Amino acid sequence: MNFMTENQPKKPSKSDRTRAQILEAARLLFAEHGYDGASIRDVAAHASIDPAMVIRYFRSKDELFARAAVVDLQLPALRVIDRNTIGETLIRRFLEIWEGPASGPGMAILLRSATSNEFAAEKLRDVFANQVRPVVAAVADPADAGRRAGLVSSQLLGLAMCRYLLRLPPVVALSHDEIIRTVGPTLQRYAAGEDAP
Amino acid sequence: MNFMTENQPKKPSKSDRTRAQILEAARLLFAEHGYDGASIRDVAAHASIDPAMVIRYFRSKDELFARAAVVDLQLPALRVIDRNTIGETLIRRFLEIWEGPASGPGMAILLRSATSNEFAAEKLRDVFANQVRPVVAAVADPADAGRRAGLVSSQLLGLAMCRYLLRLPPVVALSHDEIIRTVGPTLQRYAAGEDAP
DNA sequence: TCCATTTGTCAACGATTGTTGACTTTTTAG
DNA sequence: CTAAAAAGTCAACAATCGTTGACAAATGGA
Repeated sequence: MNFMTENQPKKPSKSDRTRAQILEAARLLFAEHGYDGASIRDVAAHASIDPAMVIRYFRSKDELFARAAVVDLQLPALRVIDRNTIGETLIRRFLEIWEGPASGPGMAILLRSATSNEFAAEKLRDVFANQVRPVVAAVADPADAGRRAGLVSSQLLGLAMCRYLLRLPPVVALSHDEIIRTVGPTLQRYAAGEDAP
Repeated sequence: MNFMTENQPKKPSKSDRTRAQILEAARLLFAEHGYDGASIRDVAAHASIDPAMVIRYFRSKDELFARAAVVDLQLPALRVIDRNTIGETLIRRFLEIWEGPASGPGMAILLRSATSNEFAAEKLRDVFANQVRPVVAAVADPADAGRRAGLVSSQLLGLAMCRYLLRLPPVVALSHDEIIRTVGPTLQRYAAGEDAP
């Protein structure tokens, strides 16, 4: 009967609110301290609730993390992509995802834990294969779209690492314009450049 | 009196050997599973020794990690660097560091834990400031050497993440030549390109 | 050989972790 | 209003963690 509430979004029945509070606290703490660094007790404290409730609503820490680590990059539809500006398009969307007004901690959650948590790593590879790769495949020979998307991801994940997780001072100091002007051309060449593999 | 052994390297006195065994096991496990993922008991088991000995030789897990997380990139001397081939030089050295015959797990240790361990993050920023930045400063206007070195690091750390930690299949599949041919020019432009900041 | 130092073993400590079950309070429906 | 279901509280469990101290074995110099 709880299953119905998803199909009939009429009742935000009190439990849904605390459920959302837990998930929000979890996303925040997972993004900031990683899977191991954020304990269930920390999440519960941040949601002003008992640790047992976290397990009640989500069955385990793993499942809570799985629910928290949902990422939708909302990359442009394939038909709208211009082959000549794909680099700039990607880096602009990158900045929106990480710093835009509607930005969520989704990518930070994955990236923070991907180095020591196999589930997070697999989820990140999924994002690459199902969200980044198709976009690159729309502007390049699908035969080596994987390679090109891999190079694009290496630059974007590296930039995210340095700017948002590692917080390397000179990379933090970069303005949006600087980033677009320097990294954009790199992505353009990786995604749609004419050099042979 | 134990302090003397470092200045007088005469006696490989039995304890130095187990000390080295512990350190080697620690470097291996820290590189593979990160700071949290590798327990002192795991390290001890890998070194075929009692967990208490690990604490005896190194005073704590933190200190053991600090000893294990020593990185010397051995980048080319500043005088030998050619401004026109700095990109290729850097990417070639990168591949040697990670895959060469004399490659150690140093960078993997730092990168694996830098996202969730502040000490590792600080150590990685040190490597950037004291080893990468000077090299870039040798071929570019020292005024924005930090910015350029930051961009270089973003690409190199991202490549390392994708290829060695995350193991993104298309990035793992790249041959050395492909990497040099595609990433080299990027580094060249970041380190010594003529675009304005 | 004898003794002091080093090297190693063992068991246990306190803390933290994810997780569970019994219980109480609150909400909801008839 | 009343009874059932939901929501929340509390204490405790087993496991793992880093770390410690007491004790045994080995080593090496006199």
